[in-house]
Amino acid sequence: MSATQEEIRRQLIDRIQSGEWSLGSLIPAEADLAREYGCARATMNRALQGLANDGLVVRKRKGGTRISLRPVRHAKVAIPIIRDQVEAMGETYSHHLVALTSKTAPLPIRTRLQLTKSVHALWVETVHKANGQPFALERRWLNQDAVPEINSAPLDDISINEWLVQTVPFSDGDVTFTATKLDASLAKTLGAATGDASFTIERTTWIEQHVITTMTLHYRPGYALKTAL
Amino acid sequence: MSATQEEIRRQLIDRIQSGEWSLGSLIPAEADLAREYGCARATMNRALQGLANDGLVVRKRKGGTRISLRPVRHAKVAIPIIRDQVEAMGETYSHHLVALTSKTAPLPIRTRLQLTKSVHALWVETVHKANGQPFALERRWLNQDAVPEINSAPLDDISINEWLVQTVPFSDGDVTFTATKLDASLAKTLGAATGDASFTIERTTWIEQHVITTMTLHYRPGYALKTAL
DNA sequence: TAGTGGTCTAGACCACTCA
DNA sequence: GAGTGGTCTAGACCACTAT
Repeated sequence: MSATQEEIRRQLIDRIQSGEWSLGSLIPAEADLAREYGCARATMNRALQGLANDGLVVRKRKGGTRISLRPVRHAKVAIPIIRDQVEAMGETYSHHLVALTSKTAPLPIRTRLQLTKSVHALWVETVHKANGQPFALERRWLNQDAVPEINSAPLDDISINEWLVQTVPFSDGDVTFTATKLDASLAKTLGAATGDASFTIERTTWIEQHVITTMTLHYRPGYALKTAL
Repeated sequence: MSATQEEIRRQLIDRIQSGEWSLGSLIPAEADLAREYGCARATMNRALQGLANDGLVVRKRKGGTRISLRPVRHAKVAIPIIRDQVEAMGETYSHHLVALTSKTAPLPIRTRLQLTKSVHALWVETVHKANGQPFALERRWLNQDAVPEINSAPLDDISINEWLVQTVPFSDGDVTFTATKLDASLAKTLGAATGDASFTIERTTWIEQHVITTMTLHYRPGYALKTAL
């Protein structure tokens, strides 16, 4: 008698993939399945919740559990610290602080940072390097009101990317992935050709409705973000 | 007395964000925390497993639970059917089958598809449109041995994208995101300018170690993939 | 070897929602 | 109203690993 939810889950997936349960069909109630597999209902519940979490089934109280009609798959993408990313490739990380000034932020940035009192924000531009070659360019606006400690941070020693992770970890945020055509200035900074395509991440970070920073990260041409389904 | 793991989880996150538990520090054993919060150990276990799943803490048997030293955030990216993606923008979906031929696959593709018997594979090129305008170009190699039903699929009516989701749902796969510089031919197909940057997804799909298909999806310039942290 | 998390059980009550 | 999933409890045993 198998009692592990992992094993049960695999068997349930088999029954779905084999077509025994077709798309959109209703499968037995978890109490019945628990009896069938000889496990406690809580165990079957964990197995089924796992499937629901992976998008394979849809569960509703009283409605029962159905095989997803349109299984939407999710890719879990890790957003690592850039130093770790470089070192994971077996290369040596370094970074170069290009700009660090407090200046007037353009209106859209002020809005995004929820700046009310001041129109100033901290502008930081950093080149991240792998084996001395440009790897990614980070351009960031930072809300100094939200993170006053920034003014005494040693940003020559530690990149602002790492500093933020250590200082305000566990923040919430949203992320946008795009492809950008490099203009002459960006291309030069990244050691690439003007017009090359750069994989780009935009990210805004907040902690309890308080926006901390918004940034754009341009990776050097050829960069690929890999993940599993 | 709060008894819900959701509430407990929020309180634990507060204690982390407030700095009461600093990065890398050990927090009490789940039995102790359960006593402190007046809940069963199973409940505290679910709360802590949730935090571990989000990368906020690291748990080890006997080693206890620690606040993550390098919290690696994960973005959960939905990989929808393109029809749904277009319709979610409030636009009308259509598609156009550009090519559909069985032909000799280049060696790297044969390797990726694990083709041994035959050197032939099905090549399918589809333009997905939103309100009649090109939205994305899908180029796909398909292992006919793995999915023989494809030969009788009505690919004029239904895009191969949708057909596969309905026929071999719940497959495993890997995904790569890149930025591509459009050549003249791609640009023309997408109604864009040569040299524009296209957000690109590469995806290989298999079911139980049996590779089914590998495809490249070029989105029109300006496309952005959004998600939450 | 002892302490920690991982997981299963059996039972209970609740929340939702379909008919 | 009744059937389903959601979740909590209390207890148990096990697996891993730091010491």
